[in-house]
Amino acid sequence: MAKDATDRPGGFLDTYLLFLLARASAVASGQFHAELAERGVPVLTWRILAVLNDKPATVGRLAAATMTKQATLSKALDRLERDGLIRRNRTSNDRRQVVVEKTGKGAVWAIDLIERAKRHQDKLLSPYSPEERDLLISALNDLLDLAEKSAADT
Amino acid sequence: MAKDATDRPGGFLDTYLLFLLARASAVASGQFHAELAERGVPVLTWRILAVLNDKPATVGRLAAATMTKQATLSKALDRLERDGLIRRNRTSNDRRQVVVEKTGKGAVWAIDLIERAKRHQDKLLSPYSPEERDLLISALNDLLDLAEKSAADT
DNA sequence: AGTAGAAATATGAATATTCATAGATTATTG
DNA sequence: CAATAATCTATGAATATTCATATTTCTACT
Repeated sequence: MAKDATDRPGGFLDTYLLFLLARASAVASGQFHAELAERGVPVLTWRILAVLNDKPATVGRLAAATMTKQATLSKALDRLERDGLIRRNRTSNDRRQVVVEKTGKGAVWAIDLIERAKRHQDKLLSPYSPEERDLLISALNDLLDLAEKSAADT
Repeated sequence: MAKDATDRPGGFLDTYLLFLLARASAVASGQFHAELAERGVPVLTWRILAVLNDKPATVGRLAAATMTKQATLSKALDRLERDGLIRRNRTSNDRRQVVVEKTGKGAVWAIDLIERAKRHQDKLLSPYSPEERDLLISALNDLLDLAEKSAADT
């Protein structure tokens, strides 16, 4: 049987998709996260506001959308609530759920940060043609679908 | 000026690459991280062992390779050292540096975990053809290069 | 050589995250 | 319909991460 790259010492990581994905994500986000840090905005705060800018969401859905555990998110929401960026309401049909929405101040922050995120992304992707961008985005969306399906039938 | 997807309410996140990347990474890794959790292996421990399985590395390089801050890594190394998985040595030319290497026990763990990671990746990517896999991997590598260059001239 | 500044790692104190679980509500089942 | 199981969020205690900085060693300059 022929050796492939993963058999070479050191070859594993070079062909291991999950590491590559994590590194790509970390490196690509790095500059923007630094920009956030300069303004004293934690990454999780940014993510929460970005999601809520679309529309309100329950705590559970916010946790999934922001890729954090529910307990972590609950405590992050305490902080954002204290800072007047979000509001919690028990206004769902299902009274176990808590619906989270941005305040006016939260909306101002969200819009500002989204603008910055767009500018960062444009700069980052400027070497790509529009076709290449679409290709990358659809490749990632495919992978995401795949992983979600794979997770579903576990 | 024509509206594009980012102008629709809720359209931003769907076209925002960094979110997509982070989500793809989180979802794709999710199952494997759950497998690690069952065995009581923290993700950072897995990453450290995966990197060290190739060859020893300084603390600084390990921090970069595992995508963690240096202080975080230092303390993780304390734990792995206590558990007999790694060893620290002051054996570089540069005596400020600390070189980290896996112990025998660390190697056993690394080999086992790498096997599992490979199996998980094979399962995850099984719907893809080899060509599609290569395409995905090279797309990500391109993006990584791009982001690293972009970070470099900041 | 001697000194100022840069770089690598470790560490204490402040914060944030995680795990386990409680409390409240809703869904299911016999 | 009562009882039981499942779901949603919050919370206390245990852990882990982060920030700022101290310490040691190296580099560059005069």
